[in-house]
Amino acid sequence: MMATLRALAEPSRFQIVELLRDGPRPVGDMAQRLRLRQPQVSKHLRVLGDAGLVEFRVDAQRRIYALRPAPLQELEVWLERYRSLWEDNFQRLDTLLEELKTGEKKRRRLRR
Amino acid sequence: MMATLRALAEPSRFQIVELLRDGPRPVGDMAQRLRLRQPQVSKHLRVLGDAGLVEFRVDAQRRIYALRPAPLQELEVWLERYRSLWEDNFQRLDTLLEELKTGEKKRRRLRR
DNA sequence: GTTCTATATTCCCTGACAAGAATATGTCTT
DNA sequence: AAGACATATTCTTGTCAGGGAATATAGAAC
Repeated sequence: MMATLRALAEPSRFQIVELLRDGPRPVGDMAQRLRLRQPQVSKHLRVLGDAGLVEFRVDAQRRIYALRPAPLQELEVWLERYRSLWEDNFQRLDTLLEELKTGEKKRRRLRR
Repeated sequence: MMATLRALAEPSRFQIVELLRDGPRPVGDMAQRLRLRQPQVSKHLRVLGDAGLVEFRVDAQRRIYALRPAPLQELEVWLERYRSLWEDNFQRLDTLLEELKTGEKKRRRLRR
């Protein structure tokens, strides 16, 4: 989780991840698209790999990198624990508006 | 988004955010719980504030910090664009298992 | 007023990290 | 075999961020 955040919190690596969202790519392709030098891309991919965010398959002298969903999934799970921070409020607001419209005053059950 | 990630990608700040998930707290309380020195906590709160992740209200000489949901919400929105990476796969896996079980071989439409 | 409490800010120092350049590794083509 | 191509690694350098200690600010209590 920490490794995931640290890896994503760097602009170039973030861009790489965004690129790979559309599908696997070889290193050179990414370097060209992102206007980065090949060694830097390789180094960033190393970090992303250590964080489990990417994996690659070998194709001759090329390495085709692809996104690994697991860490992003973990991130989402973590975020879900915060969801109530806004979702509950929206729900209460919805409820309130509903009550104002229909004029009903009956008791509501609160979640959690 | 970038600011959010950078802010969260630091262990102490991450811990502060986790603490604030349970509700607003003054600075000293956090410092004590996290075994950090007060100045460092203040500095981290500064960064978190700049990223929009926290806000505070003044209570006498204390400042009560609270989490601001907006940036986390944005993070979730960003993550949703990646959801298909695993959700589709699960769906395909489900489909595959279903086919194996029932022995059906009919054609399936592929998403995207 | 002075003192105590709570928090923020400044300064200095060190460690980490990212870019650049050069080089190494490995595979394909001929 | 040699050379071309794709990628990784090493080394160096400069920058920046975080910790520590001291100090500043501001309000409360006396």
